Amino acid sequence: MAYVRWSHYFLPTWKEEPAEADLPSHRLMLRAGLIRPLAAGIYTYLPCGWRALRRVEAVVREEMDAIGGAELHMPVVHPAELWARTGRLDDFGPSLVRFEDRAGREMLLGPTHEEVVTDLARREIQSWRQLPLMLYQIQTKFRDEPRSRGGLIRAREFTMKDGYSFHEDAPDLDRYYPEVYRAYERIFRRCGLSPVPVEADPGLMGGSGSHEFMLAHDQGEDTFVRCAGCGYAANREGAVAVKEPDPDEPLLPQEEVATPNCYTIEAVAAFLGIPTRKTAKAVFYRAGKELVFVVIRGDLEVNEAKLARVLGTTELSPATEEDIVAVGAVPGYASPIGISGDEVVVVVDDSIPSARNLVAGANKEGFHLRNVNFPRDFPAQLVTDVALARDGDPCPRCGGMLRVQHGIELGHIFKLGTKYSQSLGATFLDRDGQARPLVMGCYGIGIGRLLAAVIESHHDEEGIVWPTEVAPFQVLVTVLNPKDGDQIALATSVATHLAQAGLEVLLDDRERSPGEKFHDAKLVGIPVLAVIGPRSLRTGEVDLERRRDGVRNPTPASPDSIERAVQDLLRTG
RNA sequence: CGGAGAGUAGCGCAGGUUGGUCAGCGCGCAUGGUUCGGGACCAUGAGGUCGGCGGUUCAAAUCCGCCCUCUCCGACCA
Repeated sequence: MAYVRWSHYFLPTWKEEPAEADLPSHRLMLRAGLIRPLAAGIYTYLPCGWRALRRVEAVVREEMDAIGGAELHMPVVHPAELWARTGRLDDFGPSLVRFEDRAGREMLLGPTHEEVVTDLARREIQSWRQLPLMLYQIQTKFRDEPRSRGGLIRAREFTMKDGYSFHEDAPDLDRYYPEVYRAYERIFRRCGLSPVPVEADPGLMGGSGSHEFMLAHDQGEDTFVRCAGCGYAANREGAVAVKEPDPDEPLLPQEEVATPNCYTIEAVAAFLGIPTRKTAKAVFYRAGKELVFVVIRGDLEVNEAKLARVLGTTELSPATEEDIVAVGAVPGYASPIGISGDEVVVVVDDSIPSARNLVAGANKEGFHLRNVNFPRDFPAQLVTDVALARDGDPCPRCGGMLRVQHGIELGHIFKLGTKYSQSLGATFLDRDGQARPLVMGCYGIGIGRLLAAVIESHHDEEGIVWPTEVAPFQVLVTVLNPKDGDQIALATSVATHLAQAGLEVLLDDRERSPGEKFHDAKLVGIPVLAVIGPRSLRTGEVDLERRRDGVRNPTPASPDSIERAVQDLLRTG
């Protein structure tokens, strides 16, 4: 293996901060010459960025192979008809890029590959003897996200490792799923990351069990809750929090009270001098044709994901004023008491039944009702938990305190069950000769996002600090004056020797001032820097510097001692 | 899709309100020279349809209209 000469490589660095980047990983990937934007959420990987990406891929491949995965490669372009059969053509909505081929066939750019892999399994898997099976790929996906941001953290075109396992029955999936879980933990640890595994909402993917691996990060695109006490962690969409009931008190008779200009819960509570949790808040949504009237304790917020799930819908949007008026409610003073219409569904959050003598709207401009109680005063079609867990709420497992955190979703694993195999007719014959649908799991990791997350977690003021395992090169050999024949001779012999020892070596032989080369070295973040300058020729020593902590060791300039010292630094750095 | 902001040389920006020596600055780039252990210096030089289209005007980077693109916040998101 040969070393790479920077003067003949393509590693363009930027001295100045790009104006258009906010996240450290995004800024550094641009500055350190790893990526360049082509359009919103669409990036070119430059050679050094591509090398780093391949290092991450190598880790993922090793761990996937270790749990019996077989790598394959599926198409980017899918026939829309296949997606129509699972119903996801509509479910995915506008983030699915669709087009017609020249024959007028509807096609799309694959945002994920459940349909394609299940179709493959349908054709090829006939017998229980072929199971279990784990197939995976590392491949480009495209999702026309309404909002791409943060560089590779949330791109529209992105590289993903997606794996799919096939099983005879649910118990076999249950047995295998933890193996994938542990493989994921190993992958992230090798990349220098410690994401929190959280219980997740399977969402559009369907299925019964699901975990997301969330890297805690203030600017993360996702939100989850975690209990410091017992380790309970869940995606915010699925998180459950304990709602402490009010002390029991006798139910008082309803009475009307004037509350002029009180259009919000806060205003009503302040006006009447009561805490917000002694009010009932009315929130309206439209779900297709139906109007949904949610009643929830005034201090809580509606969790729209939970609501959509209990309603069994994917189309949930806030209702308009006209919608609200149409069912006999008064915006700002809406009440569950006295509304009407066949197409209204009243959903009562489970915070309401245990609450006593609440203040609710009177469906009359300027008035509220005191002492409203459920179910005494109004009916509901559904009573269930639709509240958003809050920071500081009690943990459902141990009663400790939940913390809300932002995070970057690095991976997501699902027990899909038979959702896709059933809709696509992917069956096999079991030991008794019975046709049964394949039981599936699916497992994703955003590779580009993972790379960005590595940088997000491993950088300092001056640049990237690559963990050795995913560094694009392990050693940077910098020749301070490449025009000096003795320096370049020493440097090339060191670089050659290190490369022959199996290390990936970048030789900075550019004719630049030393300061500039040192700064670029920090920026690009290769774990070990070997400096060869006039001093080396004088003293017979090469300076080895570890990027992580700046520790410098003068090392005798013989190739063997340098290799030993470099290996030492890599092991500890 | 809603809110906010931005598009002037490869990058970072000034100029714009008051239309007219207004095509500018720093970095970078090219050439020559001096430097060479933590973003050196001198000299010379190249590089821009001022995002696009249309309008107002004797005259538009500057004023008006429409459109495009990008960024951030929100909605959304395997």
